[in-house]
Amino acid sequence: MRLLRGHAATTRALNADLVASHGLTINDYETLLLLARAEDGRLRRVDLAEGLLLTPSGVTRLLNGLEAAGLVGKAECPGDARVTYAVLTEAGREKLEEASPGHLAAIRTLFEERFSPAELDVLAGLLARLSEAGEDEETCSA
Amino acid sequence: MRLLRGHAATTRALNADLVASHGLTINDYETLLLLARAEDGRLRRVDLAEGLLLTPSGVTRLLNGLEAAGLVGKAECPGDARVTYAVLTEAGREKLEEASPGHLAAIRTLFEERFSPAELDVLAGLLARLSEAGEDEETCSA
DNA sequence: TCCGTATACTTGAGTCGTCAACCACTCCAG
DNA sequence: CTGGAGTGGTTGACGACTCAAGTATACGGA
Repeated sequence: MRLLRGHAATTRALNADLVASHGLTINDYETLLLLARAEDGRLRRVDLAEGLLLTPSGVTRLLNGLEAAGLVGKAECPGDARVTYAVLTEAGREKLEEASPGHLAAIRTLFEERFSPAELDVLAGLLARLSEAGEDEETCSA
Repeated sequence: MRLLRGHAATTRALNADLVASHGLTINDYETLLLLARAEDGRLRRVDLAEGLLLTPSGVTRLLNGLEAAGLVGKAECPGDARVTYAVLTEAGREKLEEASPGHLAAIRTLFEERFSPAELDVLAGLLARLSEAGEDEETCSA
């Protein structure tokens, strides 16, 4: 799968940027983003796992870090004692806003420098299909 | 970078297949493949690193495993005492031939099931650009 | 009502890969 | 011929995940 390997370097570059400038992993960032977009800034671990394409245990570990940093907190679910919500703290929201411009700019240099808008559309469309359920795989938004 | 995330699941699936059926990682497989294609079935660690998009230390560790399994061996370079070639052993070549059909079939189900040949061409073309030197990055064949 | 299964989450162990530091060798300028 | 600078490779410490197993809660049916 030579095809997919290019992604590694790209992701690594974006990650390095983010770590250097804000001490956030790509997954950290993406977690904050997902939470910011979610209703009430909170999400169940399971849903986070699906959105991040991680296992539940990966999410637990990721959140440990973000909680230690004060960027997210926990909340219980009134209706279901099994779930612990991850909720974005004010600090978390600020961090996200602080990191976003640079990260988005980095993405732009990496992508819009290489692809025309039309090509980006095509690429997005094609790649989206990769994460579609092939048979019995989990679904997820591209 | 939601865009690139789809790759994770895809790669993971291919890897799991390969591990389950032949005890090879994707990178193991790809290493054997690279060696098989190389002249004399041998490659310097550095070149392997470039081909696999790994760091030199990653390659060292990867080869440790393959050497322990008897699938590759070492050879010295007559002209340069710094380099240690990785050379494909007979067992390695057999392993590769044994694993290829299944792996290729898996790739086909994952890709050709989702994309038409024309789309595959487009996708390959676009993705190849991701690994092109953007500024000062390492070059590498897609 | 109580059991069995499914779901949400955590934990321990292990894998794979990185980075930084290091050694060994090569090669060229002076 | 010698003293860097550059290149090939390995090692130790560590990070980010995964898998398997375990805990706790939820819920539908006999």
